[in-house]
Amino acid sequence: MGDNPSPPAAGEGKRGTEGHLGYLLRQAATAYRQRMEKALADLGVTAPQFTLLTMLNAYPGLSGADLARIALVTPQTVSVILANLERANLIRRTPHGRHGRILQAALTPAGQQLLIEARERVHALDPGLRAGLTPRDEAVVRQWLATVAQISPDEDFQLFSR
Amino acid sequence: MGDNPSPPAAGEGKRGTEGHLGYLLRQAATAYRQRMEKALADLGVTAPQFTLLTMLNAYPGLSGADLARIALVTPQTVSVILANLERANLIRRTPHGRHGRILQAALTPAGQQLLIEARERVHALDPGLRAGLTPRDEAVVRQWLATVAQISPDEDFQLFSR
DNA sequence: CTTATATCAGGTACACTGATATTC
DNA sequence: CGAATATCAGTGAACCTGATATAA
Repeated sequence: MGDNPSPPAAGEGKRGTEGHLGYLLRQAATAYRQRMEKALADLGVTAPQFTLLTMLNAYPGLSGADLARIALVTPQTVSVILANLERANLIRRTPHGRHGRILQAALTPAGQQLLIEARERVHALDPGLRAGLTPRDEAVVRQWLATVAQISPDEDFQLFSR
Repeated sequence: MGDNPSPPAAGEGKRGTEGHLGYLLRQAATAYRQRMEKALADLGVTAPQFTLLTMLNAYPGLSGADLARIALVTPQTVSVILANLERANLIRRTPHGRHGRILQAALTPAGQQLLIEARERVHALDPGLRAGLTPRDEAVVRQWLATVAQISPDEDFQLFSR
């Protein structure tokens, strides 16, 4: 090892509560995402795919552009993920009759079945997410996360560029 | 659009505080990461690269394996990122004399200079990270993030498999 | 013409598994 | 031999910018 003045370790002593807030957010999200990917791995579904499946289950008939807006990614990215999901027979896309080239996506029975199993596994991670969190504290955390997520990714730019 | 029963919008009405806690964490981290990538884009450095640079600045001489452990990624991934950083002349790696094939990484002057600028931009995002957060609430959030990050990614598995 | 949608093309960083060489 | 380190090879999902075709 690189014999250092107290190099930090993943799950050891120093809690790391003093670090940069954004850094802590990144670390927490990375750790949670990895636990999630691990839990979903043998179902053959990734975290982003699970996210889209969940959204489509809640709001069937959303278009790719719709999904891109609420998932905070580009339409191209959604297009790729949807293509993968369709290839795996988890969703179906049908033209929107009246409106242009809009493709409305919805879960197939196989997709619904898989979502049930996937959600079970993801929910099994919940206790670790509430470890030592009082209801009042949970409300604080929820409010903070929602606020951070709410800010538009390019809020600073859309006033100037374009 | 997919004319739906109240499809959610990115920055609209419903605050989204009721959703799944993990989902909120993902959304918040994604939004913050995108703001961060955007702020760092023209410096030619990515968020993971910035993370490693920050770690190396705090603990010069760490090896790739060290970094992998504290950054919660595989040694292979670290190897790729370090290779990119070295190619950009931001870090230098030197063999550890006494110990085996260990390569100790450290920032070059160019790397230190870039880290200063990068940190400035990232710190400029801080106010949005503390929006309406009392010192007490911030402590709650910090504690929660640290706890979530602390849990080993495969804690559930290492008892059974292998 | 303008806007929105979907997709193709190209590119890259990241992350994984698996295998290998090296060194203690 | 075993354990740790570093890296090569291959793969893949995800993400981006830019350009294009279509339709309201």
